[in-house]
Amino acid sequence: MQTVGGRTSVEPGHPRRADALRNRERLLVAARETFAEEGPDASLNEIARRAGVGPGTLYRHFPTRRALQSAVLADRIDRLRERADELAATSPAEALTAWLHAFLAHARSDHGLTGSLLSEPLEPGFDCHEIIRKAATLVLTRAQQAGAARPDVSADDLIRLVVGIALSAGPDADPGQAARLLDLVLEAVRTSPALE
Amino acid sequence: MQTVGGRTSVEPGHPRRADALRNRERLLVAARETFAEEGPDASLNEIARRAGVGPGTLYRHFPTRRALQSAVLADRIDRLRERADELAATSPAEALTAWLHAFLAHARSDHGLTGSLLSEPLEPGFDCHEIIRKAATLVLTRAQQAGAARPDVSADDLIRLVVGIALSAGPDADPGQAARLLDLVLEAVRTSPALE
DNA sequence: CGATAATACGGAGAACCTCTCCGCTTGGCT
DNA sequence: AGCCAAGCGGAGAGGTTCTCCGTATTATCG
Repeated sequence: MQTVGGRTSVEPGHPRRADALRNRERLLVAARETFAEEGPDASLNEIARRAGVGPGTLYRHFPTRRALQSAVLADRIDRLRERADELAATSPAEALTAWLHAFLAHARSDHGLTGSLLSEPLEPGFDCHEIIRKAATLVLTRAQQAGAARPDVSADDLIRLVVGIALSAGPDADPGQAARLLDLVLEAVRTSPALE
Repeated sequence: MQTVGGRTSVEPGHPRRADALRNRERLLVAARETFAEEGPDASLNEIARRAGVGPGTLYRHFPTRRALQSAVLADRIDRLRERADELAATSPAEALTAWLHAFLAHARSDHGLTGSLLSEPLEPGFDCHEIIRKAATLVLTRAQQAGAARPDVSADDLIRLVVGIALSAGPDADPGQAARLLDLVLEAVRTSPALE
């Protein structure tokens, strides 16, 4: 635990005044609720209204929609990182399977928030991209070292595949199908590429 | 060739007046261009303007954005159906691979139009869903009968996987990665599920 | 070849959304 | 207490979706 969120430390660039910090938090709460209810295209006006602040305040804290989405996602995704740590206790192969299923469940549950962020280039500098990539890398490299995953697959590949499944089989679709598709993919990931 | 688009036949439900038909065609042309340039979220106003008609006319012909997208996609997708027919001359395994790669290229090229339609439930009644499913089924069942594809995979599964890859590795991303991911998936599709 | 009725057009306009700008308030510091 | 930078909020410009209804056009029939 390193207090990633930074509740105690004073990051540079973050608001210094108490009200600014409070508003930031309110906005995040409102955004989390609203995105959950109405999907990633929810009205930013509405979010500001729910948070009890003006639109200007929202845009000062989060200049773009994606910045807000990313911030909302950041702490949800932090749980996936923790899960990756926990799974280090199990066998590499099981850990890989379990974590990817957890990731899939997450990606499917948030109305495409994860997808709408990750479908665009996995640019560095975005908190949540970094977190996910780190977690995926952790689980994957362990599996690769144990020979439970082919070495020519990257963490990015895995993320893309899972996000793709989550996106194409949206939250309304059959959850069983999504899980089945992931299992199919996992089979390929386990297969050695040498066996042509 | 069965004149699927129905240029000659008079479908019920389609406009009877000459100007209506002409406007419908103009709208489709304008929509095709505009979606290609600006993606699936392009302004419908702009499309109407380009077509030289009022917004009301656009909405009468295509009540929703998706209806317009679906209509635009329909004839593009018809080419994929033709491709499936052509590939019937090659080996079942090759046909499967080649067609899925063609589908992937298509899905990646149209600025997410295919994705934005297919990511939502593959509801019947939508022209383009039907067409794609038919083409995929054609290629897949032949491969399955030849033992070149596991029997527990459905055409829907394949469509979802390809669309997912196209969505998560957007048109800006590395094309090589998308192809590689598809190859990975294809490996799993070829593998017999009995070999647990 | 008109006349008539059904059909389709078009654009004004209501409601909404994103995003900016700037006068005013408030919190932190001395 | 008093100053002043940091932060707030909401009016408003510009764009979008979608509707409604008076007007124009087309097919059809006498």
